[in-house]
Amino acid sequence: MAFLLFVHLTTEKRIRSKNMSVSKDEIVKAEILEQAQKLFQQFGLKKTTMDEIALACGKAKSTLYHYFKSKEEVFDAVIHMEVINLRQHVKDKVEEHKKMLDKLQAYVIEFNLGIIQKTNLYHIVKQDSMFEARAKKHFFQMLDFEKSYIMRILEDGYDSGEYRGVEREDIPWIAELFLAAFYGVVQYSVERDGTFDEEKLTKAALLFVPKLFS
Amino acid sequence: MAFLLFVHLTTEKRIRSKNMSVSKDEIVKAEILEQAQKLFQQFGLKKTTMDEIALACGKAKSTLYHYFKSKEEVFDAVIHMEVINLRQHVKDKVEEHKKMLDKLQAYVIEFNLGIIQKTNLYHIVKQDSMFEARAKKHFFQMLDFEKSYIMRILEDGYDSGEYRGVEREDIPWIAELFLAAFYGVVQYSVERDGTFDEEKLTKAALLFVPKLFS
DNA sequence: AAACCGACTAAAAAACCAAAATAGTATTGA
DNA sequence: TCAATACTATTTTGGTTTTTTAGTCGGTTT
Repeated sequence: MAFLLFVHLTTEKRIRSKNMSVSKDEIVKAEILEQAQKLFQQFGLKKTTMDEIALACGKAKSTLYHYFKSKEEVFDAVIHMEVINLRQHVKDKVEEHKKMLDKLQAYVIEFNLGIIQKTNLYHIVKQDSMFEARAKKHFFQMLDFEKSYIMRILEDGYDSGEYRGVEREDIPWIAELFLAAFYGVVQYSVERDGTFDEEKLTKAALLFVPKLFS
Repeated sequence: MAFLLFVHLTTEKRIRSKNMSVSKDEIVKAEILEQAQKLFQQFGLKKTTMDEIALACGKAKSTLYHYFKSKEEVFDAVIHMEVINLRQHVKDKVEEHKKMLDKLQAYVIEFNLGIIQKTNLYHIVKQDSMFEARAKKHFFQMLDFEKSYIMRILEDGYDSGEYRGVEREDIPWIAELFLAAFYGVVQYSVERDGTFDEEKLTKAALLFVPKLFS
C-alpha cells in the first residue's frame, strides 16, 4: 500500500516539469509526512487527529485527503519513510566496506545506533495496542527484507571464500537466526533503556561477529 | 512476594509433623495452584474469578484467602511455579554435563523446548495488556537469575581454562548479551510459531555455541 | 483542471450512570 | 485450624447520551 504510493509520486507528476527534481506533489506530501511524524512520535496514533495534522501543515483537513486516502495510509507512509531512511543509512555505511566481516559489523553497529535514536517512536508504538498488530506487520515485512540483505552479504562472503565451515544452503536460516538474535539484543537494550550503549555494542560486535562468521 | 510465600511453606508448617514430607498446607496450596494454572492458561487472568478457582478446588472462595492474600498473589505464585519448574528441568539437564560448551548447548536446547511447550501460556499472557507489565517484571526477574546462572557456567569454564580469549571481567555483560540474543530467538520462534523447530535449533546450538565461546 | 477550503455526515469514541459481578472481609461453626 | 455463609466495598459491565473525529461533498480559488 505504502509502496504503491511512493511509486505513484515518482512517476506521474514529475513528467510535466522535467527541470524540477521534485514535483509540487512530493513537496506537499513530504511536508505532511514530516508534520505527521512529529505528532505521531509525540502523541501516538490514536491521539493525533487528522485535524491536528492539517493544522500543523497550515492546511484544511480535507486537503490531506487529496494526498492520502486515509489516516492509516498516512501512518503507513510515515513508518515506511522511517524504515527507508534507516535502511538507506545502514546500507551506505555497510557498503563502505569490502570484507564480509566488516560489513556485518557495520550493519550491527549502525542499525543499533539508528534504532536507539528512534527509541521514542518505539515506545509510543508499543502503547497503542490496537495498532501493535499493524506495527508488527511492518516489522516482519522489514525483517524479511533485512533477511535477504544479510543473506546476500553472507553469500558474497561464501562465494569469495571468506566465509567457510558452513553449507551454502544453510545461509537462509543462519541469516534469520542472526537477525532474530540481533533484534533480541536491540529490543532488550531499548526496553531496559540503554543497557548496551554504543561503546559496549561496538565492542560486542567486534568480538562476536568474527567468531560467528569465521 | 511470591518468594516469601514459598519460603514460608517450607519452614513453619513442616515442623509439627516430621514424618510427613509435605505438610497439609503445601498440598492444598499445590492443589489451588494447579487448578488456578489450568484456568489462567485457558481464560487469562481477568477472565478467571476467584469463585471459579475455588469451585475447581471444591472449596469456598473465602478458603482461598487463607492460603493467598489476594488474586494477584495466586497469579504470581502460578507464574513462579512455572518458572521454577522450567528452571529446575533445565538445570537438571545442564548438570548432566561437565564441559562448559556442553552445558551451554544443553541450556539453549532445553530452555527452548520448555518454552515451546508453554507457547499457549505465552500467548494468553500477551493478551491481557493490563497485566503485561506484571509479566514483564517476572520476566526481567527471571532474566537476572538466569544471567547469574550463565555467568557461573562461563566463570567455571574460564577458571578451568576451557574458555579463553576473553577477560574475566567481561563475563557479566557477555552473559547478558547472550541471554538477550537467545531470548530474541526464542521470542521470534514463538511469534512466528515454529520457525525454528527442535531439530533446527539443536543444529544451531551445536554450530554456534562453540564458535561463540571458544 | 488541480489544489484547497468549510460545512456536513456517519461512525467511532468518550462520558456517564445504573446494575451486576467480583475481590476481599467478618461472623460463625465444625 | 479450616471452611462455609453472608456481607461489603470495589470493579466491571451494559446501555444511553454526548462529543469527537474520520472521511465526503459542493463550491471557491489559483
